[in-house]
Amino acid sequence: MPVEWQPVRQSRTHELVLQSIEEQVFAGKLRAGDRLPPERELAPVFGVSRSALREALRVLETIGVLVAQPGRGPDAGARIVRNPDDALGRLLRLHFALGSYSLHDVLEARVALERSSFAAAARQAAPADLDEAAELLARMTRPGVPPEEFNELDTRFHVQIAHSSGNALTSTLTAAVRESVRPLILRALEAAEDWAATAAALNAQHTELLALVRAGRGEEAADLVEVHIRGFHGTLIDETHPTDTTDTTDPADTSDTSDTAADDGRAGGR
Amino acid sequence: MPVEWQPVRQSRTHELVLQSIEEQVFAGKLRAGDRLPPERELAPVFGVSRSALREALRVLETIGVLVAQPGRGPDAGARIVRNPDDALGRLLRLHFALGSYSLHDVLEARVALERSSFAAAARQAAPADLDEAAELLARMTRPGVPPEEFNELDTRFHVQIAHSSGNALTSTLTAAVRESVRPLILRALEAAEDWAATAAALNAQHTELLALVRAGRGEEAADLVEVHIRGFHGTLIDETHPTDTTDTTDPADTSDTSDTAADDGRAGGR
DNA sequence: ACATGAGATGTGGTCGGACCACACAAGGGC
DNA sequence: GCCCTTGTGTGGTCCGACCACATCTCATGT
Repeated sequence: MPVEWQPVRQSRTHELVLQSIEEQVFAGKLRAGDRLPPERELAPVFGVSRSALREALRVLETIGVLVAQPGRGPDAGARIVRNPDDALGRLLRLHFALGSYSLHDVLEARVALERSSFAAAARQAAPADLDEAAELLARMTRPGVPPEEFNELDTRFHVQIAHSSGNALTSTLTAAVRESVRPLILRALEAAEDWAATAAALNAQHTELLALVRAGRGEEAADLVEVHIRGFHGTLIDETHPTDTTDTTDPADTSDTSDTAADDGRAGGR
Repeated sequence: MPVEWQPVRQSRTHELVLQSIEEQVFAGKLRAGDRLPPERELAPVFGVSRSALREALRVLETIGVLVAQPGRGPDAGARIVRNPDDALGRLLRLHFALGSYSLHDVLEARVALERSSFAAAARQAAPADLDEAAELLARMTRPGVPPEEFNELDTRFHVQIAHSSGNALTSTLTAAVRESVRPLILRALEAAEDWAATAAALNAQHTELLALVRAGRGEEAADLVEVHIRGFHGTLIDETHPTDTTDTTDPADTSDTSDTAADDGRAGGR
């Protein structure tokens, strides 16, 4: 097998700036809460124009490690933050819409993540966090809840359990993965033949899930949440846009993890 | 409890442009492989300056749904692609460095994802994919492999199994999560007392894992990979930078999933 | 002394225009 | 027909200016 060199594609000053800032983060010299110098000062430090610097900052903002506020005062300027949720959500949402993942992929990922979340929650969740989940469940159980609100509360319930497990990463991943199929789920809820019965059935499982978690019966909770997720996803129709066979992963782009994003096996709907 | 309104912070024309493009994606009007008009044409279409448009495009590029190439010809210009791996990897890497997640969080997430991957791979992996994993394993088993190369091959082995399971999402997540702790793992490998013995022990598990997958014994493979991961992570020292207690999640930022990114429970090492 | 308000200041956000490097396309010279 | 030069279009960069907004400063009035 030949070596297959990849074009390196350097240049792009804003990437160099980005790399430089990232190194500061990895080295621990830039930490959450720190403020960056004003753009007009920072640009000449890097020896680049303000535009190039701004594009680097925009990337960091997209990743959720930076926020910027105009104006004056202690809250103004660019600050390092830790807000991965929105970034991750947007990323998965867009890629799901583009057909990078099939609905089946999402189902399996949800099962894996939430099994872990519920088991961990049963082990070590703080009662206060579970109370919050209970309140979401209560609001979800009210008669006449419209699908849209139910969907919102349902999402928050699952994420809340993940959050209560104390694991910020699975919590974030759960939220993002769930978010990426939110429109599909909403449409499925709205299309339910007997909406009240559907909601009641789902809430019965929710109630039992919460009870199992509270009782510390993690294995049973994990099993039930798997049933819960699989049962519901089964009612969804995979409307993933069928992938064209053209290779959309750009060989000229940096793909250091080699070709893990191949396009086989997911010849979606139709 | 008061309602606690969040500042909406609209404006920012490049976000409006971004939103507009995203809608095209969600509506299926922009698909992988499509080319965008040149920046100089597109900017006036949106009624914004080229800089603002470019910042929107930069965001899309960060997410891995767009690549741009200068020059002229059929490959030039901005194209919609599906390349989530790099984006996800960078995101988790940076956030791990910032302490958004603890090492324990990563451990649990890896266990959850890889249990699922190995079980699914045992169920339905294509032999060719497993052959590739076997080749990685062979290269990993060679005597005298330096830690750095071992780390690289180890990562690719795990990701390859995830890939062979046919699930693009868990594969991507596995790669990204693994990537975020790569430096830590590398340092742990280099610090091993008896490097040859360590490598041999890990490879013994790798070999058995692959055998179990090939034999279709998914449950056993899942159990073993959990042991494998937990055993190795146990040797790592969590050097996550201790989180300062200041609230780094910006309340002025869009956080539609409410407060799932709170900062409790992960007062990291030391 | 204190409150108040108008102006100064500094921040990110935007804009328009210009130029650069590069890769291909087109056409002329051999 | 082939090769080389020139033209053209792309993203990438730079510069300078202005805008909106929040704060700070400080003179003014009570």
